[in-house]
Amino acid sequence: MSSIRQDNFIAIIDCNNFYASCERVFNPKLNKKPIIVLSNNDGCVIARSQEVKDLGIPMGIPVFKIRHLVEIYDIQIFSSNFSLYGDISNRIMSIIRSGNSEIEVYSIDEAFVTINPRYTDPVEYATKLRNKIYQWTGIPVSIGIGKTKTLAKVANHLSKRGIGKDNVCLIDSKNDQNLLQQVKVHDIWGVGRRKQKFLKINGIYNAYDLKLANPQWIQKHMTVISRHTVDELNGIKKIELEYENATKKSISTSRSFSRMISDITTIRNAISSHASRSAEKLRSQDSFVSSIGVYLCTNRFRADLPQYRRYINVQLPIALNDTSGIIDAALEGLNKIYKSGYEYKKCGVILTKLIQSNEVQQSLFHPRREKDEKISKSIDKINQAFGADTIRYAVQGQNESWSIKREKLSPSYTTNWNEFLSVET
DNA sequence: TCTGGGGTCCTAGGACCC
DNA sequence: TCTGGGGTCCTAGGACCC
Repeated sequence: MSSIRQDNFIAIIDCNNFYASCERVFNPKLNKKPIIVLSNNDGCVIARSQEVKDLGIPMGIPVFKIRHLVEIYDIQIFSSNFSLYGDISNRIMSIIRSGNSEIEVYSIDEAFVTINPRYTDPVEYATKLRNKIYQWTGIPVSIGIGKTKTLAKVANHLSKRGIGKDNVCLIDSKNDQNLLQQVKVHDIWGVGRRKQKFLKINGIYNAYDLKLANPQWIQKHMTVISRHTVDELNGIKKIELEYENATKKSISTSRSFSRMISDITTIRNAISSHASRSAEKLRSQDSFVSSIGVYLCTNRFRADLPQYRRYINVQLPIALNDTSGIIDAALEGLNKIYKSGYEYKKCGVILTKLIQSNEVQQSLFHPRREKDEKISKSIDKINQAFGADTIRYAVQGQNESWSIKREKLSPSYTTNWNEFLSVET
């Protein structure tokens, strides 16, 4: 069995320009027009349609730096609408899952599958899947296929450059030299800026060079992860698919403020809200937390202002999952790191050392907070039924002067009853 | 004026112990 | 003044991903 599996092909299905494509699905007037989608606070470009990529506008650039291009090319701008993107993503994942049980949802717009051997022609399987996803959702996808996740990712990269056919590209032992030589090391999954630099210094420029590199040498001078990359380029599986419903090992919630904030009262509101949201996420995967991190930082782009950033971990005597206990611990951390006299731009809460509820130990000195746990669960139910933050804690504050700007939001076509498309005749 | 958010994994180095 | 060495455990921070 395992020897058969070792030999199966892996595919990655990757949505093209996903957020921009989602905006187009319900607004066909946007077809062929340049589109960008912005981060929270309408700050940075986090998604671009092909037209925008062709203009050379990079990922992550702050929108104020490209105002002139927006004018000239009539670029359509959207605030990010994650409830819409999440809903379309779920539909696409269901389509993939219906034909293949071994699926890893890798991100909102990507999934790996182990191609079932009953599909004797992987390219044909992938082409049919791609067409089906487009017909059923309107989202175009590209599919890369290889013996390992890394090779599938490389093939996917090539498919977006028009190599292969119909946005499907397969790498196997017959064509890999030719294809890998066309891929720069920086375009390999797991090779970032720093590793790229090291590899180039050592004469390794493309994916084929890296395939031929000595794995022991790579591990000694880089990391074990990089060694796995070399093995995977050679068709040896080192990175397994992670199947559904893996519980998270850390949970974080953070936001930049829409303006600079100095007073601790407002920051306490923000930290309490992040702690509360983190606690909800924690309960939704049935976990408890035993260490709570809090951080606070000034605007690193404002060289003219004094800078300050700090992170602190608060160890809990007993694992918790109730909102009030988690807020209390987060505020305790905040008190230790807050310094007056700075203009703050961002803060956040990170829950680490998570354990599953059935592993929580009883303690004589710190009895479980069963009453608080029950209250939190009741609040979750109410908020799920009537909308987020229907019930919230007083310390989260009333006015959200610190919270985000979303001035270019598209309607929630699929998830909000009030915003369904209506057809006028 | 205006610069995202949420993850995973690895490693160097400190703390501590014998 | 001189001032071991090896092991484990933990954590902050970096690199990378989407």
